[in-house]
Amino acid sequence: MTKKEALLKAAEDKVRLGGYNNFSFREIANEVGIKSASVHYHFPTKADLGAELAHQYTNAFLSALGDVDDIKANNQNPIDVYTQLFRNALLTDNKMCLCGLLGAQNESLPDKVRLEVKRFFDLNLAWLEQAHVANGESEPSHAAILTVSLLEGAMMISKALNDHSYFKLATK
Amino acid sequence: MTKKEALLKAAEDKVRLGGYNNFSFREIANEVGIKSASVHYHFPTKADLGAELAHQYTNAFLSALGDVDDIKANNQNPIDVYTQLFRNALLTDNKMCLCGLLGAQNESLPDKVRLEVKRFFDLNLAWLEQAHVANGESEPSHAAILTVSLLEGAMMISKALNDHSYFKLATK
DNA sequence: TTCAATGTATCTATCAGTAGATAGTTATAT
DNA sequence: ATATAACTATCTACTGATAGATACATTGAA
Repeated sequence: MTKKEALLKAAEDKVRLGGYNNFSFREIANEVGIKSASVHYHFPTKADLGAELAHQYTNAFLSALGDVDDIKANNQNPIDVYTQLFRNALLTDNKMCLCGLLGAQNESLPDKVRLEVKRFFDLNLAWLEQAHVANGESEPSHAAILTVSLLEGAMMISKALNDHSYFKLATK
Repeated sequence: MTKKEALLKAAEDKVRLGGYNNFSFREIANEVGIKSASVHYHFPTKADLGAELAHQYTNAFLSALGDVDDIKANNQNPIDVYTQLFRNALLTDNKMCLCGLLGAQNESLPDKVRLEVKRFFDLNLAWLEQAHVANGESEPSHAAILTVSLLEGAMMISKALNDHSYFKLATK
């Protein structure tokens, strides 16, 4: 893992626990073993780091989701696959969805970060809509909103109560 | 409105837009017209302010909800009343639910704030469970979790996309 | 093949601004 | 007189950011 990748990972952990202001250049630099000034070499500003973080998070998420048609061809329900990915994000990492937390604090974010958060949800809704179409739902775009809302909300409440059984109950 | 009330209001606006770190004693003092040091007279520490803020927010929320039995006696659906209160919080104030945002960044909060956020959701789930019982639902506690998850999630996504029509769609 | 030029990744040192917090003082109102 | 609610002044710690230096690797031309 390059230093740049390590910086993004360190920042991701902190943001997913406490939001955009929950990490500083000094903190992540210390964790990685360089000086805070050197972080600016990789990311000119904090907003640049935040935007790249959200962008890569989105890409990794969609890549993990895979293709709706492939899932169907495999006799799986894409909505179950989607739910499972959220479940892993919470249960394995014990952390919020990066873009969920950032989205909630949208108005305090730098523009370029806000844009990447929007991209996350636009792409998620598009994927879910396609999934609901493939499932033969009558109102796929409506169903897509319900799906992602329920998952993000259940995640938030599980974190707030520090009890993952709420997420499990909401998604069973 | 006393200075103390004004300080809480100023802090609430900022927290609901960007989370716990999105306000400083200096900022809210300026808005209210006193010095930042004087804020410590009303709230010894920032954590005290945050905890009192969440506590009063919870009380106001529950008070606005009213009594489940009264709502039923009035031939209204308590779940509709609950949904409407969330809708107003988003559409009228154009802001997130205070405890939703704080809950998402739970792990980075001072203990006493975390406790108040937990209280918000515990009381909300209890109210919703009672409401679903009154509606004759077979699994009231399960339904309560689904209800609050969907609303918090829809709120979060509407903020992330800066488009309230997502919330409307999710709650129609 | 050598050597100058360039690029990469880091460093030290420093800056102005802001954070929450404290001590001690003052004005006002009961 | 006492309690309330503000003040001034100051502290330490931390914020993101910048300038300028260093070491090292890569590259391209004479």
